[in-house]
Amino acid sequence: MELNTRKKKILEVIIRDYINTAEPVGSRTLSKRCNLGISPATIRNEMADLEELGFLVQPHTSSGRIPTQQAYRYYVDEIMEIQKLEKMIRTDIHRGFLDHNTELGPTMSHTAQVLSQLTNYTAVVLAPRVTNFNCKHVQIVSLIKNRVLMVVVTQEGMAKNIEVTLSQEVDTMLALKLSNVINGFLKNTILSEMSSDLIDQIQELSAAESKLIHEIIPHLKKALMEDASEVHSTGLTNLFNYPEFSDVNKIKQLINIVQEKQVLSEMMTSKDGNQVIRIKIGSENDNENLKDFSIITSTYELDGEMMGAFGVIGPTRMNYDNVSSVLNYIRNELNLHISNLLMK
Amino acid sequence: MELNTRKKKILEVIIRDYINTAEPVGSRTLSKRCNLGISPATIRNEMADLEELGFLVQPHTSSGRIPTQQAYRYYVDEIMEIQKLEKMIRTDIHRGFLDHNTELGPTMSHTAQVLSQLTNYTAVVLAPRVTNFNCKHVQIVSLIKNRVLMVVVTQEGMAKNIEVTLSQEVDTMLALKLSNVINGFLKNTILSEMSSDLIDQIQELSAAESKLIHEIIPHLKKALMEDASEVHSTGLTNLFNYPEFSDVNKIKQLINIVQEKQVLSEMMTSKDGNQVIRIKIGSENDNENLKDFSIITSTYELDGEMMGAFGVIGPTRMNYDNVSSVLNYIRNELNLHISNLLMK
DNA sequence: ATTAGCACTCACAATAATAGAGTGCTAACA
DNA sequence: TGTTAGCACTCTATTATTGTGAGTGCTAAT
Repeated sequence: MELNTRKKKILEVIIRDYINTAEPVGSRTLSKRCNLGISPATIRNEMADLEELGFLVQPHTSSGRIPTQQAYRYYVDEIMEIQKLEKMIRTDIHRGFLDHNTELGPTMSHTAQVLSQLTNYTAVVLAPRVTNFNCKHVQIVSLIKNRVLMVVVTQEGMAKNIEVTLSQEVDTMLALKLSNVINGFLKNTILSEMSSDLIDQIQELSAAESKLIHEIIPHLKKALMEDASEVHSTGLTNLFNYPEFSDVNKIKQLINIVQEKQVLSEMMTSKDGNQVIRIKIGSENDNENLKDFSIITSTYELDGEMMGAFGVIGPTRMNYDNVSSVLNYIRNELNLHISNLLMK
Repeated sequence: MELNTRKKKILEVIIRDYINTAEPVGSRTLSKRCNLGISPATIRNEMADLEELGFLVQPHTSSGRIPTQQAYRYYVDEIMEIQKLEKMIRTDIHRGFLDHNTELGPTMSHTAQVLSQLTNYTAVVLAPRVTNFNCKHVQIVSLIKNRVLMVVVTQEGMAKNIEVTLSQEVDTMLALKLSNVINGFLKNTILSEMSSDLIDQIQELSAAESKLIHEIIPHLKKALMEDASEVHSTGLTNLFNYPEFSDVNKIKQLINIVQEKQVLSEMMTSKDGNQVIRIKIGSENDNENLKDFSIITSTYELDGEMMGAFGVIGPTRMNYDNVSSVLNYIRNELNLHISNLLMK
C-alpha cells in the first residue's frame, strides 16, 4: 500500500501526536500544533481518506481519530527511521555496563533496569540458554544420601544446576568417579546428542555405577531440553502510568505475561525473519494476553550464535522510535560485554 | 481492654460481615441478617459505644460502620479461634504434597500455589536459607579462564551456587585441588566463622594457590551472608478481585512488596515472639508499602531450627480465621515433607 | 435497660442542561 | 481541480438538580 507524500506526512504527525497525548487527534488542533501549511478542512479530507484505507478510526462520530494497528505497522515499516541515541545517553549506558560486567547475573538484571528506565515501559531480558551449547564439563556433587547436584559447564563458561534423586546412595568419592566417566564422553559431544548406549562399553564400571550413569543421562538431557533460561523483568509498574492501563484487567494480562516465563522465553527466542529489531504490534502477537500490547525485542550473540533475547513491552501506542534506538544500542553493548564476560 | 459479652458478640458479627461483603455494616441489616435477639436501636447504641472505644468508624455520617485495625487486632487476639481444616481439604493438601515432594524447588512453588488457591490471597514462600547451616562440602568448578563456580553443600543437603572471577586462571585440576584444601578446613566449621588465617599454615600450597584461597574465602562468606533465599510468590492477581484493590496505586504497592524480595525475606524471617502464626495488620507493618495490607506468616523447621517462612498477603479486611487455619496445617505438612526431603 | 418512632444526613443514581471539540458537506475561490 | 471558509450537526464530558434509600441520633414510651 502506497500513500502519497502528504498523506504519509499527515499520518506520521497524527501517530506522533497520539503517542504523546493518548488523545484522539482532530483536524483543527493538528493544523494548529504543527504548521503543515494546510487548512483543517484539507486535513479533514485527507483524514477521511486515511480512515477509509484503514489507518485511522474514530472512537465515536465527531471525535478526533486514532491510529489503527495497521497505521502503527505502516509507521514502523515505512516512516520511522531508527535514530542513533544521543552521545550523552550512549556514554551513560556504556559506563553503566562497565560497572556491572563482572558476572552474568548482574549484567542481565542491569540490562533490564536500564531498558525500563530509558523507555518507561516494562523490560524483559533472557539470560543465555545453556542448551545447545557445547558442554565442556559436568560436575556431579553429592548432596545427601541418594540426592546429587549436577553442574553443567559449557564451553563459553556458563553453568547450570540440576538437582536429582537417584536410586542409590552417592558419596563424595562416587560422585567424583561418575563425573569423570561422563566427562570422558563429553569431550567431543553436544550434550543433547549424547547416547547412553555408549556407557555399556566401559569396562571398569561396576553394575551399580553403570546403572547410576544410565539414570543420570536422561535427567541431564531432559533438564537441558526444558531449560527455561532465567527471565529478568523490570518496570512492571511503569505501564501503570499510561491511561490505557487504568483498567485492572489490562494489568492482570500484563502480569500474566510476565509470569509465564516459559512462554515469554519461547516467544522472544523464536526466529522470525532476519531483523535485528523485531516489532510485534497488538494482535500480531500469538499470545492471547499480548493482544493489547506491543512488544519490541532483539537478541544478543556470541560468535554469531544467538545467546539470548531482550525487549520491551508497552501499549500499542508505543514510542517505537525511541525504543528501537535504545534496543539497537543496548544490543551492541550486550554483544560487547557478553563476549568480554564469557571469553576473556 | 475488656468488652462485655454482648459488645464482643456484636463486634464479632460486624467484623465477619464486613469481611464477607466489604460494605459498611448498619444496625438494621445486621439485626436482620443475624438474629441476635436484640433490636436495631440497641445495636445502634452498642455500636456508638464501640466507635467511641476505637473499634469502629463511619466512612461518613449516616452510613454503616466498618472495623478499625484495632478491631481486627482485638478479633485476632480475643475472639477468633484457629479451627482445624475440614478433613477433605486436609487430605487434598496432603496428597498434593506427596505428588510434589521429589525436589526442594517444586515443593516450594507448590506450597505457594496451594496457599494462594486456598486463601484467594497472594502467597509468598521462602525457600530454606543456606546461611548458618553447617557446610558439609564446597566444590569448586572451573568455568573458563579465571572464572569459577563454587557450589556450597550443607549438612542438610541443600546447595547454593556462587560465581566469581579470580585473579588467576583456574583449570579443572586446580579447581579440584582448591576444593580439597577448603574442604579440609570445613570438616567442623560453620562457614560464616571460617577464618582465612588458617590457610597460611598449610605447607603444601604454592604461593599462587594460597593467594587464590585467600581470594575465595571472603567471596564465600560474603555470598552466604547476603544470601537472599529464593522467594516464590503466587496469586498476585487474586487480590485484584477485591474492591479495595480497584485502585491502581494499591496494586503498585503490592507489586513493589513482592518484588523487594530481600525486604520480604528479612521481614518474614525476623523473630517476633514465639507465635507459630504471626499476624501483622496494616500499619503494624514496618514496611511503608505494607501499611494498607495484612500479612500472616509462619515458619517451617528442621530439627527445631528455622528453615524458612511462608505466608499470605491480603487486605486488612482479611479472612483471618481461614488463613490461620490454612497456614497452621501447611506448616505441619511442610515440616513433614522438608524433613523427608532433606534427611531421607 | 430496651425499643419504637421520627427527623435528619449523606452517598449514590438518574436526569437534564450546557459547552466544546470535532465532523461532513457545500459553495466559493485560486 | 485542489483548497478552504462557513455552517449545521453530532456526540462526549461536565455540571447541576433531584430523588431514593440505608443509616444515624435522640426522645419518649414500655
